[in-house]
Amino acid sequence: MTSVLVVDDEPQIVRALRINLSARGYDVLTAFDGKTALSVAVEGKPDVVVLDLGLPDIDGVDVIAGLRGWSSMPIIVLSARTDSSTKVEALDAGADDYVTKPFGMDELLARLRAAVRRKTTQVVDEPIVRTSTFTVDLADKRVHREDREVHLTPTEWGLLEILARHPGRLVSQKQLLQEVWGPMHVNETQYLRVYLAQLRRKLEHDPAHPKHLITEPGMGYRFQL
Amino acid sequence: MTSVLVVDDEPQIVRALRINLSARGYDVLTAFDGKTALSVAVEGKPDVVVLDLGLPDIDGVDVIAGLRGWSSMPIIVLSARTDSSTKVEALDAGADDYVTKPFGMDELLARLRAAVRRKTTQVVDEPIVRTSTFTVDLADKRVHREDREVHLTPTEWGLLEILARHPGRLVSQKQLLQEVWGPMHVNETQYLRVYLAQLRRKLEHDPAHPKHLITEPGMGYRFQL
DNA sequence: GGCCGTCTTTACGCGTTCTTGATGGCCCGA
DNA sequence: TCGGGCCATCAAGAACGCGTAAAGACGGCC
Repeated sequence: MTSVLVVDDEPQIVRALRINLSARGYDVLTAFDGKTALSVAVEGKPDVVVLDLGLPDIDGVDVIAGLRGWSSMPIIVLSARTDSSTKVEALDAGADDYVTKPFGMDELLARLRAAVRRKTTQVVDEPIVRTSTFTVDLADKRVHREDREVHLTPTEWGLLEILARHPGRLVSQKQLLQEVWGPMHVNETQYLRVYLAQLRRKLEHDPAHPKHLITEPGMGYRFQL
Repeated sequence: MTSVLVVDDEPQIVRALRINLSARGYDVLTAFDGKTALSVAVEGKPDVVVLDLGLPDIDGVDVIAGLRGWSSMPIIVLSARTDSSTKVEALDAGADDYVTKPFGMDELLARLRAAVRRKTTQVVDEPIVRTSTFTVDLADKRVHREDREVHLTPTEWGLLEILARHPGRLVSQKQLLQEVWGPMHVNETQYLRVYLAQLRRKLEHDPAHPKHLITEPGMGYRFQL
C-alpha cells in the first residue's frame, strides 16, 4: 500500500486529506509540525510527503532540506503563498511540486499520483560491489560468483544488500534485524547467525573462515571488499 | 547540454522561453503544433518538454499520450485553463507538472530544474526489445513471435511493457502492481501469477520453464533477454 | 438479449523458504 | 579451570509463495 505523510498545522486540512486519501486506499501518516514530520518520516518511510510550508516550528524549506538529506521520496509542497520567489525556493530546495492553497482535492490527488508514478518509474544509478570472490549488482538485484549466478532468497538478499551498501563499515545487529525483519524482531540475533551462515556457504570460498562477510562479536557484521 | 522542447502556438511565448532558456544554457527546440511537436520530439530526443495544451491541431492530452507511448521524458504542461478537471486529465495522461498561464518565468525555470533533476539515467532509448524467441516493440505496442504478431490484452501489455523497459533488472511485485493496477492493489500478487502465466503461454517456448519471463520468488519478476 | 473477450476470484498441489530448537566450539573473565 | 556469553551449524516442521486451471463477473458490441 502506498503511504503518504501529510504535514500541516491546520487540523481541518489534515483531516480532509486523511479522509480523501484513506478512501482511495492510501496509508496516511500525519504530523502537525516540522520536528514531528522529520521523525515520522524516518520511522514510517512514507512513499510521498505532502508538506505545508507554514509550520509553527521549523521553516518549510528547512524541512525539505532535512528530508532530502537522506531520502529522495517525492515532496509535494502546499502553501498559501503565491509569490514565485517562495515557489522557486521550495522547488530548488528539492521539492517535487508546489500547490497553492486553496487547492482542489482532485488536483492534489492527481499531482500525488503523478509524483508516485515518477518515483516508481525512475531508475537510479546503483553501483556493482565487487569482491575477489563474488559481485553484488544492486540495481539488478543479482549476485554472481565466478560468472555463475547465485540464487538468493528474499531474506538472504535483504541482508546482503544492506551490508553491500555500506562496504567496509560495521553494521549493527540491531540495524540489520530492524531493516530485514522489522522493529519487532530486533532481538532475534539467532536469525542473523542462520542467514549469515547461509550467505557464507553460498558466497565464501571457505565458509568457516570468511574473508568478506565478517562477524564483529557483540557488535554486528561487516562487508569486507 | 540539457535540451528543452517548447511547444506553443503563441509566438511571443515561444520567443520569451527561447531567450530565457538559451541564456541559462539550455538547448531549445520549438514546435507550434502537435504534429510538429511529436516529430521534433522523436528526432531531437529532448530531455524535457514544455507543452501548451491549447494547440491548433491535436488535443494536448493526446500529445502527452503520443509522447508517453515511447518515452518517459518529463513533460511540463502550460495552460490558461485553471479548472482542475483539465489539470487532472493532463497529469493522469502522464504529464509531470502543470503550470497555469500567465506564469512567472522564474517559477517555470524552477519547475523545469525540478523536472530535470528528478529524471536520472533513463533505461530504454531503443524502442524495440528482442529476445531469442520474441520481439517487443515499445513504440508500436506490438509483440511478434517468429514473425507472427501475438495479440496481448491491455493488462498483459501493461505488464510486459514495464518488464521490457528494464531488461535484466528485477522489478518488484509492488512496482508492477502499482503501475498496472494502481496503488490500491499492491498486495494482489495473485494477479501477477495469473498474468505472468498467460504471457508465458503466449511468448515462451516452454511455459513451464520460462527463459525470459523469470520469477524471483518473494521479490518480483525479471525480463531476461 | 446474447455473445465474446477480458478481468477477477477461488481452489489446490507442490516446492521453497522461514522459523525454531538443539548441539557444540571458542573466547574471556572469574 | 570452570562458567557464561556469543557464535556456527544442523535439522525438521510450519508457513509461505508459486503455477495452474477453471469458474464467475463484467462490459462492449452486434
